[in-house]
Amino acid sequence: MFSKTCEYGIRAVVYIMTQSRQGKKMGVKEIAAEIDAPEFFTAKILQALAKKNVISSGKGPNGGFYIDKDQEDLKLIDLIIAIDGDRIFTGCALGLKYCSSSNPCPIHNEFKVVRDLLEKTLSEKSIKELAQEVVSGNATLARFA
Amino acid sequence: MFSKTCEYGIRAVVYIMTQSRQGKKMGVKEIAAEIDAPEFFTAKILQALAKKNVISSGKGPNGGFYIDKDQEDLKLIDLIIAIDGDRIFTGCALGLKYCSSSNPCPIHNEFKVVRDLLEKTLSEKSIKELAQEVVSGNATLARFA
DNA sequence: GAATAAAAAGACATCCAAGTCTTTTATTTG
DNA sequence: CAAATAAAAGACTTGGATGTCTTTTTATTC
Repeated sequence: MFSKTCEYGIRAVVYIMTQSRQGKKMGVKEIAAEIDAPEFFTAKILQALAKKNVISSGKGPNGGFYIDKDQEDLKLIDLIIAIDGDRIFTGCALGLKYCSSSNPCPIHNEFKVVRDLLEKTLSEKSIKELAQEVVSGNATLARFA
Repeated sequence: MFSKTCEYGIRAVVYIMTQSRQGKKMGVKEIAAEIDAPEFFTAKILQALAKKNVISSGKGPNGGFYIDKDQEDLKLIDLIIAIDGDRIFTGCALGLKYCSSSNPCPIHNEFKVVRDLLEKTLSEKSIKELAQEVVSGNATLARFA
């Protein structure tokens, strides 16, 4: 469904959000350990997100990644689009270049229903809500059993 | 959403179905041209499907790919699983190894709703229905505008 | 200002999906 | 049986996603 980059990215950003609530900035090493993801790869992903202003970062001692006030209303869909683009929401399920309601592939209409639901679901969920689920112990971010 | 292999595979099998209704067997060259897919790659995909008995094939003159009576009730979901496996229906959206209703990732429940709809949609659609849409001119299989 | 700490940048490596091509095998037809 | 035809098998190449590591830049602290 999503790329590995996106999977790690979502987990990392949700984790950062759980810590930013307390004003903490997090280093890549701890983030990667917490979400059980490759450290350098996670760094690359987070740096790209910081460059796009989806999250924030600071260098040097006491530096790290965090989410500041004007970023904290981030919706899950915005994060996904920032990483993977909108292909999953707009591309044809059968890979047709010119597939639309007026020139549909054989499953265009059925897929539209599923995709609209996906888009609605991802639009309604904020990263903050996901972080809250983790903080309250109702959800997990790591791979461990 | 699906791999390229799966996209080409679905298009190819739907096209084969449109022809098998008339008892015709189709060669790879014509199939690939009809769905605008790479010829040798399409051959590889169809050979794998034939090996799994999802479709049928015959060698030599008058040979080609076709769908016989006991294969014609094929559902779209069966074709997808034969090519891509069931990862899309069962894997965690965030890539967690141990994600379940009792140990969920933060979007497990919301995703389940979307995925269940996807699975239902794909289970209800038969390849024959999709082929009918193409035959009746209501849908297309090629990339052209 | 020197030491330290952390992200930023970017080079490099690895893996797998995607795609290509050649050779072999099976079937049909004259 | 010989020629022709088409799938089957499998070797090979390519490209992009994934992953690793080193060097550079920036900020903090003493």
